[in-house]
Amino acid sequence: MARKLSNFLCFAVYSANLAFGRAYKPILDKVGLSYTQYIALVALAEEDDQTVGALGEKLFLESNTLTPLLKKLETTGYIRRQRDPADERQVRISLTPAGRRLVDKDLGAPLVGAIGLGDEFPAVQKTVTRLRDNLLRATKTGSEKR
Amino acid sequence: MARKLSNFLCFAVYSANLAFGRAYKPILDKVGLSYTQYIALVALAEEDDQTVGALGEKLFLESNTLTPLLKKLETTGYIRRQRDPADERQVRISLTPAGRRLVDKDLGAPLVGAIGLGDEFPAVQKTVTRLRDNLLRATKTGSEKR
DNA sequence: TCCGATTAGATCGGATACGATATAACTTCA
DNA sequence: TGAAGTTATATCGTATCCGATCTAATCGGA
Repeated sequence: MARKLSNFLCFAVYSANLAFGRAYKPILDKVGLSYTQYIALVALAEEDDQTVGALGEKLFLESNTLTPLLKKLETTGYIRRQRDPADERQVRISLTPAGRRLVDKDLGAPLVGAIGLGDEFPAVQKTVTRLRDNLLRATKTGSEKR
Repeated sequence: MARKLSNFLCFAVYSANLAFGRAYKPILDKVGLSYTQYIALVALAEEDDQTVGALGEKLFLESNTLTPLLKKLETTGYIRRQRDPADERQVRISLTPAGRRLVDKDLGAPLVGAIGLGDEFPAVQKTVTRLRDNLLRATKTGSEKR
């Protein structure tokens, strides 16, 4: 007999991610953002004027995902994209005042209660992060380019 | 100053989900499956001959996502889709012998070590599941149809 | 200095997610 | 029984992800 789906940690994480997206959706719809776009804004608020590559390292994404997403954020008016004059290959991303204001609103705050973890919250956050880093490290080794 | 990205539980879950997908990718590429397709197969192995709707409840997905995915799994030869004669609206999904064999291989087993949680594994799995259920419940109330 | 190698983004095609809507099959009840 | 309502699945458009590839800019060494 095969293992049960409910015993798969990967499924727990997969479905929890779906759940987060759905919980954020009604909040983000009001400001015209998708879930991923919001996460990118938070990363930009933490450090402004980043290159696409640096932002991608923080988000674990690459230009194939980020470029279209950032273009939409630029159209929406939350960020600016400009080529770095010192190295024209790079594109630097900065928050507009509107983008900064939006992140400062801390739109996710109302969800903390819904998550319902209480004191465990920081511990869970740390553990899931550790799990992610372990997985990424294990995936990376064995497929190195350099 | 805005909160740091690293303190967002939603980002931990989001990026851990990406990490799982990448860790599974080299394994699943060998058998011609995507990550989501594999998860669907595991759900089917747990209970065969389910309707699309029942499978969707387990996976927290609906027909708009499942129908195309299941059609691909059928083409690949891991499942069969057939209208229920008793109620032609329903489509019942069953594993083919090849699909059953594939799930029985427990392809995710080699990753348990890479996850690196040791004894914590079951506790983390439970906590993330609880967090998901809390979020879904909170999202659902306030947008009920009936 | 100049040409090959490297680097940063961008583009493209395939596979999810998801809201909105369509369609066909069942149910209900006047 | 037959029209209205409901249900199960399918289709469509938009937004991620990701591998593969392209292009333009920079770097490095003979």
